[in-house]
This record gives sequence, structure tokens and C-alpha cells, in this order.
Amino acid sequence: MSLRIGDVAKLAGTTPRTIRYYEELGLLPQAPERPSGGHRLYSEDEVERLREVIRLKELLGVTLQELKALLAAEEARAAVRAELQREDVAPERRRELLLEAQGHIERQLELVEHRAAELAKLRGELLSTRGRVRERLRELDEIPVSA
Amino acid sequence: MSLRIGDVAKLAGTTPRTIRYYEELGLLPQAPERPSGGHRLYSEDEVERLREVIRLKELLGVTLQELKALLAAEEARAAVRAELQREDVAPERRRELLLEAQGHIERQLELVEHRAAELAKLRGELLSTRGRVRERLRELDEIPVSA
DNA sequence: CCTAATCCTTACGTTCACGTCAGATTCACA
DNA sequence: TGTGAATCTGACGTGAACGTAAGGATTAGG
Repeated sequence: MSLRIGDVAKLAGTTPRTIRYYEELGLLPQAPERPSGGHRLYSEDEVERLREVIRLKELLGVTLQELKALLAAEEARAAVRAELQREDVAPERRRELLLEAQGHIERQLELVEHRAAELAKLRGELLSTRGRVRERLRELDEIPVSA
Repeated sequence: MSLRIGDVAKLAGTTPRTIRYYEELGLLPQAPERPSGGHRLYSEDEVERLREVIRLKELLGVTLQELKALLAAEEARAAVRAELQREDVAPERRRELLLEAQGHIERQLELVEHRAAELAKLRGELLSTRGRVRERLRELDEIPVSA
């Protein structure tokens, strides 16, 4: 049910130190739960969140500070989810939250699509180069046959 | 015709220090040309090469050491191009060079395609999340109309 | 040919993203 | 209830990827 920092680290493929560091930077909520002992306790959701942070970091190649800015999105969405759970939210407020979340998603999408496009371009170049190399190899193979 | 290190840096959007650093690591040929003065002189080709290094670094998110290994590909291809220019290369040697180049390209492709796939996945997730948010916004818009 | 701009090497400094160690505290469990 | 394992908070260490400063040589332009 509740995981300790070491468990979370293993589940997410990282280390306790990294988790504390991310918390210190504000990439993770400042202290999910701290029973009287002072030890951090996490839920499965926190593991997911951490996995997502790591994934974004690797895929987008941004600094942790930039990532923190981007992750305002996640927090906003978490807030939205939490607030939207209750049915008694004023439609106006609902709209506000959703629009904010949408903006953040849009920013992430732009970043992702930009990188995806660059990668696709690179991939295309590599493919055509490989094609040329293959052709030359075929040419080499044909000569001895015709000779 | 021949560019100095500062020109190359500007053209490639980096600094002289970085160029020297890359040369030191072996990412760039150890010293394109050094007339009696000792100053480095580059050609347009070197600028392209440097741009490519920077591009790969950013897109693949690898360390400079890993990148150096990957760039053995470029050097092999450069060698191939140089050697294939001359028509008097033994077909056997030709084949050898081409196969080597092919192997390097294959490695780059694997890396690129892996990252591209991950990015595509992330993009898909973001798109579907955006879709859901949009839907909820539409729902919000409809209620006042029916009321 | 003279001078400001650029370049050289060497070497120390810096930022990021953690690793690692110390000393004390807390937790799991036999 | 004791005890070994895990966690806590500092604090210092580290590797990667450069930045920056010093002191001297070189080059470009008027």
C-alpha cells in the first residue's frame, strides 16, 4: 500500500538520492506523506509520476529546471482531476482549470512534435544514405556475374 | 575559403572553446590544417561536420564519448568517399569499406528509430489527453445552451 | 609596419545531476 | 525488545561539458 523511498527508487529504476533531489528541486511534491517518523511514504501514483518525470527528461533532453516548468502541466492536471472529482465545482472554475491544463499540454506537444520532426528528418537522411550504400553493394555484386 | 575557429564557431552556433574541446575528445579531426602560425584553419566541410555533431548530440541525448563511438561511422564514410573517388580500388576493398559504413549507419538508425518510437508514443499520449480535455470543454459549453 | 583583434596553450572555475559518506534516527521483525 | 536494515539530514565529492582568465604569439587591416 505505502512504499518507502527505496522501494519507489527500485520500481522507477533510480535511486533514493535522485528522488530526494527531485523533491528538493520541486519536481516532485515536497513530501507526499511524513508520518511521525519523518520517513517519506509514497503511493503507486507517486511511482508513476516519477517514471513520467524520468521519461520526459530522457526524451526531451531538457534541464531539470525546464522540466519543472513543463511539469506545472502535470500539477495543474492533477489539481484538475482532484477538483473535478467533486461535482460541486462551479462551471466557470471548471473551465478555467481545463483551459489551463490545455495550455500546458499544448506546450508539451509543441516540444515533443518539434523533436519528433527533427528525429524524423534525421531518420530519413540515414535511410537514404543506407539506400545508396546498399545500391553500391549491389553494383559490386553484379559485376563479377557479368564478367 | 578558409575559416578561422571564431568564424566556424559562429557559423555553427557555438564557441571556439567547444570546438577545441571536441577536437581534444576526438570528435573532430585533430587539426584540420595548421599553417606555420599554429592557428586552426577550417573549410566549409568542417562547419557541416560540426553542425552534424551538435545536431546528433542534441537529438540523441548521448554523451560525447558515446557520440564519438557513433561518429566512427562518419569517419568511415568519409574514408569510403575519399577512397571510392579513385577508380582504382580493388572491388574487395570497396566491398569491405561499404559493409563497414553500412554497419555504422545501421547502428545510428537503431538509436534514432528507438528514440523516434518513444517520442511518437509520448506524442500519442499527449494527443489523446488533449482530446479528452477538449471534450470536457465542449461538454461545459453545451450545458448553458440546454439550460 | 603597427596595432587591435583573434588565436594559441595551460589551467583553474562552474553548473548540472547526481554519488557518497557520516552520524543520528527510525523501521521491520524474529 | 533488541538488532540489522533502511532512512534522515547535511555536506562534501565527482564526471561531463564546457566557461573564463592569464600570458604570449599571430594575423588582418589601415
